[in-house]
Amino acid sequence: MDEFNLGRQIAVLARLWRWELDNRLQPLDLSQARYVLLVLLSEAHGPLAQSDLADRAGISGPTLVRHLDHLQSHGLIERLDAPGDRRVKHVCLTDTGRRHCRSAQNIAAALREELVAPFPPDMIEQSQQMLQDLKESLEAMRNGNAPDGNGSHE
Amino acid sequence: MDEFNLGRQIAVLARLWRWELDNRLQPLDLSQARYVLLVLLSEAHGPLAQSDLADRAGISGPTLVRHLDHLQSHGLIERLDAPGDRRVKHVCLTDTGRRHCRSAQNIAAALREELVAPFPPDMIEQSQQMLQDLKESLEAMRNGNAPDGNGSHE
DNA sequence: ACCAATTAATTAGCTGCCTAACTAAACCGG
DNA sequence: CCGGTTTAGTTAGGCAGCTAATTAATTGGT
Repeated sequence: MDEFNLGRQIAVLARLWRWELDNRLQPLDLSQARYVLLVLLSEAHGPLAQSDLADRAGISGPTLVRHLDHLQSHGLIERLDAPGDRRVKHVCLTDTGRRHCRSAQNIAAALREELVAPFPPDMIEQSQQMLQDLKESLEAMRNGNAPDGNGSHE
Repeated sequence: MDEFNLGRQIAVLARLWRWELDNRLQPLDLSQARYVLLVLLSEAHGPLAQSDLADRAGISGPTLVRHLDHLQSHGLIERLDAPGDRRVKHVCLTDTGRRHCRSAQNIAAALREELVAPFPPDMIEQSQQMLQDLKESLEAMRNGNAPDGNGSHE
């Protein structure tokens, strides 16, 4: 086994997975990136501010804006002025958006099942836990944590 | 745990990892993407054709060309006409390229160690095996394998 | 020997991600 | 109340990946 890899392995896997899902979502005029946003919106019961949505999706504000522009122009979401704070816009699903979201979820779930079927559930769960922990370590690094040496000299 | 995730989890993790490594490689004027190419070249003892290198890196030809242009203009690699086939160009490291590669490998290895330290080695290995298998499933799909239903009616 | 199909590298142009810079609105301290 | 800082959304521009199309060279069939 590539004793050397991991980082690259994850990168390559992410690209392949995205490629396959993008392909399967194409008939719905969706991509993996836009599909995720629909799911997050449908899971949040009620509208979300854009900044909140970007946070949950783990993407930057500008990236979100482009996806929302697309989704809005295709009638899957709406941007509504939030009452009480004229800076924020609330994003919500239209009926079409909700329908497309459900279809896309089925497609994505089918792919996940296909891929994950060969592995015992506890192995999957263990690996997912590790991925989650890795993610949190990297987020900590990004927010300026030097794990070694002198922490916080102000 | 996100019983729903995996695909997204991997995508987010890949982005975070790349971001961190890119940051640490910045002083060397390298990125994760270009660093990988240097490593592959140094591991192949002798020059590689571009198509071969793209294959090993798991990226497309055009993506490779852009990285090579950059590396070449910074004096880290050379493109030499291959003897016997005037279509192919052989890519090889310069001395500077070899030096930068070694430094970058140390940086990448340090990051990997930091991240992987909290986990028992057999758990890491097991997860890597799973990632490898997932990758192979996706590659099989991409090459037209429909794993369910009626296989090969042609 | 020659024309067709393939292969290597490149160019052009798309998506998705990012940071930096900008605008408008809200918050906050004097 | 008024100016400085922060926050939400956007615009501009860069990197990394991709496919499609182009050009040059090789291979192969007749």
